[in-house]
Amino acid sequence: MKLFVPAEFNFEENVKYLLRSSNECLHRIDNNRIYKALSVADETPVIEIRAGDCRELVVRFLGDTAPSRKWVRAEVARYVREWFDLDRDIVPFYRLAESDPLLKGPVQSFRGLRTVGIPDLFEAVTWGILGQQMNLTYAYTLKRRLVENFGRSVDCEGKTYWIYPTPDKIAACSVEDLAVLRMTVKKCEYLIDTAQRIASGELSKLGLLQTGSHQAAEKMLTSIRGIGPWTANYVSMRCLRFPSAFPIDDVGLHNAMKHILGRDSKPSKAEIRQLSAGWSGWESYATFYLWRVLY
DNA sequence: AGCCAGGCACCAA
DNA sequence: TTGGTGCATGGC
Repeated sequence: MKLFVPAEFNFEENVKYLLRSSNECLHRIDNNRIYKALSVADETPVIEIRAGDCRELVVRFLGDTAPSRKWVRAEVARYVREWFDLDRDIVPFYRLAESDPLLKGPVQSFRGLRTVGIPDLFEAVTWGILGQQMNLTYAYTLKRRLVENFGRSVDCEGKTYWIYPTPDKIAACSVEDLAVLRMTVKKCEYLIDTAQRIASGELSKLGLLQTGSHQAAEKMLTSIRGIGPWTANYVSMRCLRFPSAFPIDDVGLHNAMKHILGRDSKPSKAEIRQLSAGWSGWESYATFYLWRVLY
């Protein structure tokens, strides 16, 4: 299966992003190829993604996991397009970045990097919750424990691939069930609550997208206990894909600014507002490129 | 050993 | 709206 990609896409830059944690459990990189198991309807195709000859990605199904139904294959293609934000024209972002003191360097260094997404809402929200006020290394450890305790695995061609837990599964958990992962009681409660809302249909990606604006989606998300402005914007950025989503209080963003500006302390909030004033409409891409500076 | 992490709820003005 | 505080837990 071949997917056409825009000119402003560089496979290796995106692979480098995916390589940032050696503790990642939801995909595997080998020889510049990405391997991942997906869950579509009752099938669990395992895919390999590599760069094709000319402005294309080649997706191959491993083992006997090629979906028989056409629409399932289409869903896999849709997932990959969304994962790498392939249908967005980011030329305007590059244009505004050229004259931006913070973005100028990063867009040169990482040209072709997209805001790598988390297409599944439950995964996006819970990954956000896991990452709150936590060093990333430990957040990855918690994710691995969550996945290995409550997700399921697919064995294919001698490797094991993990699939993220379903909302149903976590919704049925008690705080004690999740406490074995060794995270705070609050985080356990937030995960279960989110799972229950998604399992019941009260919270859905479609519902959030239908609000029409990033602000409305943010409001809906922050009405949930455990989801504050940072997580709401993180989800808006990586799952809902509102380009204006902006986790402005993110400490990683602040550190990247400090680093690029050569300061010895993080910028104040007023300064951050000033520095990001020119990003209007592209805050999510600006944030993602600045995060990349720190890896 | 001590500061810091891809924050959040809660409370006061 | 903004600005503090407590929180819990592990990395480095």
